[in-house]
Amino acid sequence: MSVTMADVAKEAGVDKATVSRVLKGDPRISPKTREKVWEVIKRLGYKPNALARGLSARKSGLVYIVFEEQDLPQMNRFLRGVGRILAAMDKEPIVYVADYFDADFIRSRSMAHKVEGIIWVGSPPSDMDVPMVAVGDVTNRYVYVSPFWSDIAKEIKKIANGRKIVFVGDTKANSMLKRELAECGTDGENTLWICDGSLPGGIKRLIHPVDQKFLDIVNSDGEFTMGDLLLLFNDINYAKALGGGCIYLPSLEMGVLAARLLVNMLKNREVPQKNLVRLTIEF
Amino acid sequence: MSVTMADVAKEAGVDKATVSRVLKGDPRISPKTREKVWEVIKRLGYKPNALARGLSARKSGLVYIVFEEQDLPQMNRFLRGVGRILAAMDKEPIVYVADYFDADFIRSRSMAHKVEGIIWVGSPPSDMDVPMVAVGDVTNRYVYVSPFWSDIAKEIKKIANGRKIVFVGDTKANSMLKRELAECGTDGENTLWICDGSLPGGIKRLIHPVDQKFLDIVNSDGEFTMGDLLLLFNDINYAKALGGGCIYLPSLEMGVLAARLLVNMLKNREVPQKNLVRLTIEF
DNA sequence: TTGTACGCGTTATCAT
DNA sequence: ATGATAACGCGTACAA
Repeated sequence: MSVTMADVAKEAGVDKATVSRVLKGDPRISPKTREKVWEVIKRLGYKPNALARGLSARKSGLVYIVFEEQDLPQMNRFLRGVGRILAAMDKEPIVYVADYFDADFIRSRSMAHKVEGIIWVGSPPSDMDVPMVAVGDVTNRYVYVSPFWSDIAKEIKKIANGRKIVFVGDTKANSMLKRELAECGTDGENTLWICDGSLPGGIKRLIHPVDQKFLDIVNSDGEFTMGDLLLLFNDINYAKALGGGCIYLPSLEMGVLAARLLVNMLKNREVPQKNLVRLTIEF
Repeated sequence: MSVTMADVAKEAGVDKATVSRVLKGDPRISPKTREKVWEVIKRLGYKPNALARGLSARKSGLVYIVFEEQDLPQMNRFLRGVGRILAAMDKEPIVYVADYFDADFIRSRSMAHKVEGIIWVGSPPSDMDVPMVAVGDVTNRYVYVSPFWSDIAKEIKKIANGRKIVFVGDTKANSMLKRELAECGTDGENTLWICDGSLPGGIKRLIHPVDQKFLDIVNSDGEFTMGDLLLLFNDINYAKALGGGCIYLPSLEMGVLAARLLVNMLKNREVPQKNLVRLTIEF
């Protein structure tokens, strides 16, 4: 059995309540008592029991991070960002990844665990009543963090300068960019949209057997040539190998931002509902 | 305030203890009472408070998943695997990613949260006294899950058949494979080891301006030609683009295995200390 | 088969 | 400035 507050109190010759106050930094405790209590705490290696604390305070200190996307290559970065903030606030991130849960599962468990808030990467169900930050989608029900697609669309249009565009990304990136490119007047017909999930063979750069020119083949249902603008989503090595550009999602920053927003909501501070992050493009 | 066990008991006209027993499926409860209690539970939407339960049972239901690696592209898959098992066992995965914690941080928090076990992807400190499964490294202090490097090394040797090998992976994969290749008699001098973390420019496939032959340039400190065997770690698209092979780590399976081992340890079952998973190679 | 009563480790509300 | 005591919600030995 580990050291409890009662053990510390007895050893220090004070009441449990006093130990609790010392721990919270209550200013009404005499310096002498405070010092004594801290000494005992350290000597005994006492760690407050988070469960008991949660039960008493009606706060678990737990935050859910839900990943709905099947494949998010930048998950580590996002989690690093989230973790930095949460760790500083003494909150614990509980991570759920798509495919072994549904919305009801999350709802049920989050209630059982008295979760304080949820960061939901994807499209959260609209009837959750815990503090929620949605990441990736634009929604008017929750505070959200989303890439600034229209901004990058304009930049792409400028770079393409009339050339055919070949874009390889996930389902969401493709559809968002498609919409925004149309919005700023780029002909969708002139663009080839490829879902990297549907690329079992990948893109290969081959040399033509007859005229010795480069030929890029895309999974046998599309074809493009060296003159086209090839853009890949979030995969810099692959992009460089193919001589294309990389649209880069600032995942770590998004994690930091999402966690900050949530923490502020938990403190009952006002937070902006719309939060757009800038995408960058790199060749 | 949410519905508690006392609410259910009062509504059903029984004692809290009876509700508790119904919840655990205690066979000594009369079918009639059982039915009545379940009806009320559902009607009121009662969810047991996991904190109170944990406090009473001295079990939090929390498991830490620690990722020490700075960049693990297969993290989603691993977590999916872990999650499948843990969810079925009513355990919650708390995820920590390197760079905002150290071993003491983990130790301290895990004590506070009465964590039941830890899955540590990397090299866990040797003095943790919670049930632990180490993933990736071979260690004799803990139960571990690790890739079967020597196996794949033999396969690579056979495929290379004397050719020069160029291997692009992370620090650990490189060093493990290097050792195993040496073990089975392949000349290390003849292999080029590249860390993908140190590949800001990536690998590009260029055509030589004079003789029109392919030339692959690696980050300006190494060079290889089409005759070499190019192998990439865990990056199938990139590998296909470069015409190389991909050494594939079965991340999801490793997650499942690690979680299974941990769960069995928590049930005080005997588990094997060494657990090797097979790597595959794909062109 | 079911109820009573206490313990789990904190925090919060009164007292003193 | 500090102590005593009552919650917090659940599990469980002990009674009945």
